Amino acid sequence: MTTTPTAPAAHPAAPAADLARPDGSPVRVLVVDDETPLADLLSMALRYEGWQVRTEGDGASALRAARESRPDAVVLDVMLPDMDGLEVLARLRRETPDVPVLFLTAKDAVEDRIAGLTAGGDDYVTKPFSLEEVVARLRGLLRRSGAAAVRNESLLTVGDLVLNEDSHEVSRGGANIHLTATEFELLRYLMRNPRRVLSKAQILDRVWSYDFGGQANVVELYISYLRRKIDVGRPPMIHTRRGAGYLIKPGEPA
Amino acid sequence: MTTTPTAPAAHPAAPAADLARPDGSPVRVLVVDDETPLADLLSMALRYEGWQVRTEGDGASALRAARESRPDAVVLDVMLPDMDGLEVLARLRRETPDVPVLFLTAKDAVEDRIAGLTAGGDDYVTKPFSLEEVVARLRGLLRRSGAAAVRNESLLTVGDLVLNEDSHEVSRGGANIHLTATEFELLRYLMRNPRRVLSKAQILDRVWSYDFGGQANVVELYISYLRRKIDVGRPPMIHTRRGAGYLIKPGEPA
DNA sequence: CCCGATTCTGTGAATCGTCTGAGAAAGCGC
DNA sequence: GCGCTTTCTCAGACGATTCACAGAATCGGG
Repeated sequence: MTTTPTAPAAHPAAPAADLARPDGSPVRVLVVDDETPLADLLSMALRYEGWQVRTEGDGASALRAARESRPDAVVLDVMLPDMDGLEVLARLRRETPDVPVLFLTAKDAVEDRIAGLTAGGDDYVTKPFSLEEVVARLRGLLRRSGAAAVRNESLLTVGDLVLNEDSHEVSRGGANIHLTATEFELLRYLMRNPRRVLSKAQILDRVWSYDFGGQANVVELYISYLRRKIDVGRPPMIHTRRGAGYLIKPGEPA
Repeated sequence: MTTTPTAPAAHPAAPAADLARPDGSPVRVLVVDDETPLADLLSMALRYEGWQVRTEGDGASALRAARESRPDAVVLDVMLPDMDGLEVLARLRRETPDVPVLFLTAKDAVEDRIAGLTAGGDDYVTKPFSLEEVVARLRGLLRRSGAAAVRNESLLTVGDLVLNEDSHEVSRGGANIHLTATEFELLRYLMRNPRRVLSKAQILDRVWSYDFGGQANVVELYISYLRRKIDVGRPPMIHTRRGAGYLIKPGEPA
């Protein structure tokens, strides 16, 4: 279906190509979802990471695609028109035993039986998700699968600010800082794009779920929260670019 | 609702490659089960441990596979379409005399027969099992068989908390702590992934049986039990990451 | 230096996630 | 078979989190 070659970079966040295959070629991701708009949204976000994305809309095509293109990771909607997630997974495993899978599932489906889905090294996110979350999870899977090179410890560092994606811990200058889930995702997004202005719209699109319908100034609000927690009484790292957005960079030691 | 394993978060167990063959090559496991979904589930979990897995669906193929690939351990369903467990075992022993075997058996299977099967140092688990349990038993077999090099003495340690996988003993700061079976498995899973956030869904998938159909808040409940036993009146080691999951790490000495 | 536009932040309310007690049911040892 | 243990459901309580709203503060262009 929507096959595409690499198409890294656009304007927003610059995807550090910190994950690549051992031979240096781009990571290949297969997205399987029958909701076209969603699949497009996803593939755009993943391409932006510098990954090569291919999307399919049903289980049968997905399996064919997996056989052909040998992806490094698969993003799989558990609700497909032709077969259910478990079946696709089982068959996928027969094709490509070690490929890590990120499942997309409705929030209330979780109860019934994601069982076994995450048994291996896999993971899942519930709809509606934020792109940040999907990308983060996918990076986690890729990192751990070893399909992709690089073992960066999942630590994000900007100046003396450190964010650990595994333990969800954040510290500045050694001092631990407690963040709520939303604050954490916002900071992670900023830190993945240091010294780069991110508009409120971009932030909203990335950090909040794709179906968020609220006021745009939640972003301002959360920036405010973050500043209180990480910039209080020190050289500030979060900066406002009036009319443009926000950016994070190491605080100049006054 | 109180049950949502929301924000699945982080990653599954870290596959410590702490078991390897003397030459450093990966451990090879043969899984023999005719229920394909179950075999897939198992192989996924075992691969995630860093082991090399091959699956077969009947006794004849299993024997052929054993002859060819000389596995370091075998996971064997005692109910196979073509021959029964005893027969497969006997013939297996003729091929590869020393390979340890982990039997999978229905709960109500006749006790004494199993007893006969496991006479030689083998082990078994009853269906439905939890992945943690299978992995743990298999590790035990591998360690004892000496096929794989031993590293860690089967002691898990996080701070002053020590868990002995062989004796099932747990102590904190030297004081012994009694845990029930479920509490033990949960703690073991946490301790095998220190400083890493594990979502309720992941925990459910790993620690509870694959056919568990209950409420996701059993996880909360058992976390609560564990805390009473290991975190009472000391720097807590089990931490909640709201909206993400739980993690264990050494308690800061206040 | 003034003014409108933009950003910041306090308040408060609704919602969400987690913890825990009580007790039913199932399991186990003797 | 009987009592004790363990597992698990249910539901209430509580605290944390998210977010809207609105007024205050700040900025930058003229």
